[in-house]
Amino acid sequence: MPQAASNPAGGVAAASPWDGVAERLRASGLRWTPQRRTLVDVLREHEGHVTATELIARCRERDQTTTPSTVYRTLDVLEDFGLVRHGHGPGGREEYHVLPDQVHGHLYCVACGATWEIRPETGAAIVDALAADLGFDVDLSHVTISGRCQTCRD
Amino acid sequence: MPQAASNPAGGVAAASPWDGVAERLRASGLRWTPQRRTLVDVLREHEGHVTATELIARCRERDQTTTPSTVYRTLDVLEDFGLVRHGHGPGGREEYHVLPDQVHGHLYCVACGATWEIRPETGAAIVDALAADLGFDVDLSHVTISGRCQTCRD
DNA sequence: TTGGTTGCAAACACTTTGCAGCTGA
DNA sequence: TCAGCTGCAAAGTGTTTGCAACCAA
Repeated sequence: MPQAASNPAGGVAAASPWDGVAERLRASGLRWTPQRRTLVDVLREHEGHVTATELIARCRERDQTTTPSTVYRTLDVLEDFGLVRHGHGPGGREEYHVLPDQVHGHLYCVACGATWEIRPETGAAIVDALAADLGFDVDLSHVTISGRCQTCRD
Repeated sequence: MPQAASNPAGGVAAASPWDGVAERLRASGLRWTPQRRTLVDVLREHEGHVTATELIARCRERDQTTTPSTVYRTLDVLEDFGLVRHGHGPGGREEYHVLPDQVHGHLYCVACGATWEIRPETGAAIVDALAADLGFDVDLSHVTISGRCQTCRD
């Protein structure tokens, strides 16, 4: 998986994994369509985690004609390219999120519904703990842990 | 479902959480029916984690007449009594499991599909790590972490 | 031109709900 | 008896698939 080389200095510091998606698709004999552009636009804004259903809704905001099947199929393609990954969200629904430079898991508060990213160091602690437990090699990107956030636990 | 589970004994002993289910149900004005007995029998054998779908299938093995709605409704009741909890399995499906004395999460190997319980000490480490991170109060019983087991990671 | 894509609709799998009749206590 | 329970069937979700038309390269 080739990383994007550099990024316009502007606001975003890290290189976006989305740089050159169109070219990469074409290089594999795939096509760059308006529908895919819409989805990618939505995804790069989210930079976090979204359910497929939510993605469909967001795409529809931009393009009324968006259909679920296209979104699901495009997500499949993007996952093949390592641009998104799907995990299993708190609602038991498929949840997609941008594959960031730093793979991380998520925390979901059952009380207020908010979501946070698990910090790298904390994620590492979890990975270590489970490696020590059963020699398990955790895929942090698939992890969503539920519970209560600091505000809601009171 | 208005009732909350109140444990008359006040303390949880090491005995099977299923002991006296019938009585506890009746004590709350609920009924002990053949259908519920079937489901409880299946559950106490499983002692781990099962999807609702699998439970329905297992119940059907014992009683051809089992219907999904009854199983789901009974699971709701049992959850109110703290006898099972539902989490979110690797397939994105609702997953129920017997509430053991020691609440624990699960590990799921994406390569071989096997599932393990996270040991209490390891679970505690995870809880601690996340408490330190964002003051997050993890509900371990809802956690299923995927990755590769020791055998499959090679 | 041509094969990857799309949109539609129908199929799917799982779960929930309304309701009339049944049954445990 | 009578409130709780069951089975059925139908509705609801969210996701997948078949297929003819469409369009990026």
